[in-house]
Amino acid sequence: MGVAGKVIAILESFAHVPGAAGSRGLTLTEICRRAGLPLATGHRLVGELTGGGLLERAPDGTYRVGIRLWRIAAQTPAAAGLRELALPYMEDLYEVTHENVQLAVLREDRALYIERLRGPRSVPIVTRVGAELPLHATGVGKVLLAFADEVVQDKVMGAGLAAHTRHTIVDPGRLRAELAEVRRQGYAVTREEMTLGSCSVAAPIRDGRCRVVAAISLVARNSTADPRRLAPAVLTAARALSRDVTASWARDA
Amino acid sequence: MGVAGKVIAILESFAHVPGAAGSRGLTLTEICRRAGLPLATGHRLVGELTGGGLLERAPDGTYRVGIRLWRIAAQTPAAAGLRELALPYMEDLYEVTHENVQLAVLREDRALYIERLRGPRSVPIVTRVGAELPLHATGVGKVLLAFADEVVQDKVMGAGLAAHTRHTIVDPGRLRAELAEVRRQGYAVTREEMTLGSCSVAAPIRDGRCRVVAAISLVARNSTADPRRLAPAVLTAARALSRDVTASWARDA
DNA sequence: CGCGTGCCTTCCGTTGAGCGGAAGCGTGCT
DNA sequence: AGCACGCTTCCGCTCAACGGAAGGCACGCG
Repeated sequence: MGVAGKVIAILESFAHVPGAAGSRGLTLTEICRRAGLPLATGHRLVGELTGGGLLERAPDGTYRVGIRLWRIAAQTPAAAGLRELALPYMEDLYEVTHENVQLAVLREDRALYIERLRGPRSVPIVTRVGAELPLHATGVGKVLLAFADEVVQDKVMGAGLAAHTRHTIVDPGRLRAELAEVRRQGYAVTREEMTLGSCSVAAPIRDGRCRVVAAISLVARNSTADPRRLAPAVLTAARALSRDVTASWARDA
Repeated sequence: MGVAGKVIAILESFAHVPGAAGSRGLTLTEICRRAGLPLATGHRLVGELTGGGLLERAPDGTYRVGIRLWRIAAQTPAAAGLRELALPYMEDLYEVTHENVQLAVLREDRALYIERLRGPRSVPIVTRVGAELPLHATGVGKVLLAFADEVVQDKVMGAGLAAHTRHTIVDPGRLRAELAEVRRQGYAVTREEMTLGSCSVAAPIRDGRCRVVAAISLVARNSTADPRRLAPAVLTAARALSRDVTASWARDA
């Protein structure tokens, strides 16, 4: 493994930092443990990355991702482009419902969240921008999975369906039936399958060739919300956004 | 310059990619030009970064920032933490006004935009998330500059005030008077100083020690909006967010 | 106080990873 | 065909990278 690979490993060590928006940094020892590097090597490279601004060191000695890396990454077309298109529609949904609004894309066998809007009174949810959650237990995940090709579906079923709550669907047969229902009715519903107390409704975002490229969802309090009442709003926003995606990506091609 | 430094230079070459949300990638030749690297060296390292997922190569052969880098950077506390806190307040402002809502922080002598909400009917604005704009010509910039220490102020004045439109304040004396007015009234106004057709109102976000740590603004159509009517809403959101910032950062300390 | 633990920080002889000029390839244009 | 552009590959040379070991610092405990 060369230096570039080691730099990548170091940066990747920050990809899964627990805590509210990564507010807790990582010690040099922890970075090296995660990246699989000897301490002296890690110290050397982390020092360079810090000197270059990609990492920053807090007063408590821990390292965090630096603002310069964030600036670079803000130019990611994969995230920023779709986010840019989706934001007004998400704002509409938020304004109408005041529930959490989320946007996710399929990445390998996980749902990658690329945007999230929430208000002060919204039900607390576990997702953070940049987080990846299981496909089988989340609204957006079910949508992405339902319209994914069979390789992905087989992979998810074959890997075992982890129970996140007692309501999580863990039987592959039952999940397949659920996915068929998603395809039939055009949206997905989850009820406390990912987080107790939360339910969600999600709908697919399509491109000009009707491929599902993302999913948008509302996440609400299970005790007060009726997913079926939220579905029309989600579907409406999804359709409008799909038209925008189609137009925008046709312009880009 | 070692490998890590070269990797940093390569990543930095993506920091200023023109076009809507960086949708246009960079050729290997352009990357090497920007990073100051020989083609073969650049090719080698870009290949590794692409193999590691930090960069991605589009079908047209150009390179873009990859989703994995975006995921890592989404954990940046500098951006994500404040953004997370500010988002509900920005949503409130958007909901009330349906104008562009922006959040920026002072970075050296520029305003760095860390979040932006806009709707379909909002006036088109030039800022992108991750972009840096001049302090003297933007609402958030004036706020950040008004409350910055004198070193920053002197630096900005000394560097010359570029005219972005015919309304831009380019006279240091006049800008200093304007900044004094910002401090006196607690918010800043711009009228077509950055972009013809747009005006903005911005207010400071403060931490528990009353230091200004960010600025929040509305950007509206100059022909239809009255900045002074927008000011109370911006100030109200800024005050509420400041309280939240104070509480959250005290909890973190 | 001494000791142990955790988390660094520094050092430096060795060597193989990194280097990049040059040659070659592919594409598009005139 | 020739040219320009943007790569892509090759390979002998060399110095940047390596990382175990030693040492430093802060903290907690007996």
